[in-house]
Amino acid sequence: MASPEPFKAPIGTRDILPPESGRWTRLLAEFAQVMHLAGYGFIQTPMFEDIAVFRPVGEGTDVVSKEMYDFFDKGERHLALRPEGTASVVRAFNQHHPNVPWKVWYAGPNFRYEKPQAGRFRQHHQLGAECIGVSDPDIDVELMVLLWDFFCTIGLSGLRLSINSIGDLETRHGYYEHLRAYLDARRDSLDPEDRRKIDQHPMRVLDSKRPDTREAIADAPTLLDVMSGVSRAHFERVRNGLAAAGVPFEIEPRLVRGLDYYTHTVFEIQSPALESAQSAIGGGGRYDGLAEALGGKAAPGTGFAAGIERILLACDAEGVFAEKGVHLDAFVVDLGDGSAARDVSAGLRRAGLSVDRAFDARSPKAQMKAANRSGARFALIIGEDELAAGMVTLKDLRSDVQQELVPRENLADELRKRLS
RNA sequence: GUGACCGUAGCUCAGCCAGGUUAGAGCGCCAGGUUGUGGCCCUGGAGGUCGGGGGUUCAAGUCCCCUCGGUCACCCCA
Repeated sequence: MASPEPFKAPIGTRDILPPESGRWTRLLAEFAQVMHLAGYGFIQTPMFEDIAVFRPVGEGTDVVSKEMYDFFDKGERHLALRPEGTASVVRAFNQHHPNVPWKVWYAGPNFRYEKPQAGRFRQHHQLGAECIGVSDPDIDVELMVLLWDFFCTIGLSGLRLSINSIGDLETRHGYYEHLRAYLDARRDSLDPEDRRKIDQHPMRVLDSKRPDTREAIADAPTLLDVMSGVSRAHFERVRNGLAAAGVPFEIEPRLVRGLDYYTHTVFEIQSPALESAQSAIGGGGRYDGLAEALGGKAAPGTGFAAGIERILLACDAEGVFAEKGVHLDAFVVDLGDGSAARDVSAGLRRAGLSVDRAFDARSPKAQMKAANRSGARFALIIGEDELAAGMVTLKDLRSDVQQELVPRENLADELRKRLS
């Protein structure tokens, strides 16, 4: 043994193997289709960035302050594995100056140094989409509808869409003073952890799940009460749009979200089917100040991200989007030295059929077992007799139909005939 | 980072609480029954440093400590 202990995947990461991985590729394909129909192009950004790219996510947020995987490279550059997708996309927007509206979708891993638990990993994967350069509230609606429809496409139901508006910066500053005064007056009854948030980001106190805090702030003023006319109109247009699309939603005045760059619309989709504490399978919002915060020209933006692991967990809980067995058209059983299997499988693949075969000249019985296990529709048996006659024995593995001899040269056509 | 529970074959687990001959089962895998035929059945086989290290003991999978890993919860988030 080369090493006394076999290596394991690092804590909080996991291997996604077949057949489970088949769901991932199907999920990605479905998502790509949904986004394609709405004019979004695929974008891939690096998995690591200059750490400063993620600063606007929020110095006071856990994602930035304690969960970042950061490191110095050999050139002393301070880099970080991306903890979320939006900042990178906006950085790319600033760098390349594409025409607006710039509509892109992405899929890939994010990294957060957290303690793993149900639906939470150190490397997790998200699907997401962003539209940069559009202030129109209709784009907020478009994105929410797309995400909602995507979830419906894969079979999820009973989801809950919560929306809120956290207003523009002016509105929020005014509200912060108001809210701080309210919270200060109740400081003593708040949980110590929450007390610390009052100065940094008072709205996040509203989001607290701690019982003490919840009780103390039951009648806290909401931002919706003091919102500016512009914000109010934006939010109203969003609500009307969702209603027109037939997407059910609820207004959740306490919904804040953990990232600092949001303005106006924020939303979250939860799956009540998930028993675990992490029921949010997707979320997003508008981030009108982010491009500028990253050193670019001011540009409005909206987007969402959804966690693949959690989506799949929700699918399991609802019993939808199940794993599919591998599909093969045929499996070649070669009773000789394997040359026939080699040549026939290569030929059929070139003809567009999915074909596998056995190796190592195993016994007929073993090869038939392998054929059965492969999930192939037909076994193609080639022994001495077939070889001499230029034929192939074709056996339907999914029914008890009598096996038959077909000419080797017409094999692809004969198979296709029986597969259709 | 804090807390709780759990690590025995590829997988799911029994054995631990009352330490004591070669550590078991089901499924999976391999081979044979069927000298060229899968799925059902029968028979046999391979596969385990009982997560790792230390301690107690004549003796540790079993008791104690540490450590690593897993699971779940808090915080926070997808």
